[in-house]
Amino acid sequence: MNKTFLPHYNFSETLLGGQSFSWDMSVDESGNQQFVGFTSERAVKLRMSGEELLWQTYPVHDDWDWLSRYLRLDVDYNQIISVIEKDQHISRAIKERPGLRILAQPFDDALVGFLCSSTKSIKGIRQCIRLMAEKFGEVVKVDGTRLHLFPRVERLAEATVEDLLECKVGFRARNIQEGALRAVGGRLEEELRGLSDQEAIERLKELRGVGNKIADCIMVYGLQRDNITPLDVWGWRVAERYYGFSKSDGYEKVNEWFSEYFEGYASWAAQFLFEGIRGGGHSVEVSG
DNA sequence: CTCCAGGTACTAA
DNA sequence: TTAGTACCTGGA
Repeated sequence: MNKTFLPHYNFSETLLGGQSFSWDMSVDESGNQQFVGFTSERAVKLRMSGEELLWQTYPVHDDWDWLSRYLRLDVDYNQIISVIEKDQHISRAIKERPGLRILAQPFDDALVGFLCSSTKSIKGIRQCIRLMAEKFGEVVKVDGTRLHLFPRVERLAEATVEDLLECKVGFRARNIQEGALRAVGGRLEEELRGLSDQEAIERLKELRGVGNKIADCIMVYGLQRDNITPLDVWGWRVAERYYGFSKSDGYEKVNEWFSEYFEGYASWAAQFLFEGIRGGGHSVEVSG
C-alpha cells in the first residue's frame, strides 16, 4: 500500500453516504476502517493510519493521479466551506460531518448508478449494482482475491433486458440499457461537458428514466457541477424545515434558490445538509 | 400479507 | 400546470 499524508478526509461519510453505491467498509482488530470500492476504471483499497492514507489502485497500481481526482483533492476545501457556511443550519451540518466531500465519479458510473435509484432503497441500489458488476463488470485481482469492476456502458448497452432483469433492476432495465447506449464511447459525457448547467440538465432529462432528481445527481456526482441541488425526499425536508419552502414552490424554483444562496457551491452545501437530516449515525427522527 | 423505498412517465382534468 | 397512479421487486 502507498502512503500519503491526508488529514481531515471523512471517508466513511463520503464513501458510504449515498453518492456512490459501490464501496464497502470493514473494521480490523485494532478498530481501523478499511474501504474497498469499485468503479468502471479502477478498484481501490483505502485505510487510514493516523493522518496518513494507505491506498492502492487496481488493476493499474499506484495511480495517484486517478485517485486524487476521484477523491477531489484538487479543490480548496476550506474555501468551499467558508463560502457555504452562511447560517446556523449549514454550520451545524458541517460540524456534524467534518471532512465530508463530494466524489468525482466516472460519468458513466453516476449515470448507471442513479438510473438504478428510482424508488429503491440504498440497500436495494447497492444490491443491483453488485449484481450488475458480477454479471457485466471486468474482473480484476485485488491482492489475490477477485473483484468485479463497475460495468462499462459498452457492455451494458449490449445486454438484453432479460440479462438486466436478473440484476433485479425491474422496470429500470430498459432505462439502463438505453442510457448506456447513449453513453457509449463517451459521446454523451463529451456533449454535456460543453453545455451550461441548465442545458445539460435538459439534455439529460431527454433520457428515459431521468427526471429532475436523477439528472441533478448525475450533474453533481458524474460531471462535477458544484452548484446543483438534487432534491430527493431528504432535500425537500431540508428545504421545508430550514428554509421555509413547500413542495408547491416547485423543483426548479427551490433549486435556483439554493444555487444563488450558496454562491456556486450548492452541491456541497446540499451534501452536508441532506446527510445531516438523513441521520447516518446522528439519529434525526422523521415521522412519515 | 401489505406496504414502502433517495422517481419517473403517463393520463386526465 | 397540477394531481393521481402504475411501475419491478426485495425487505420490513
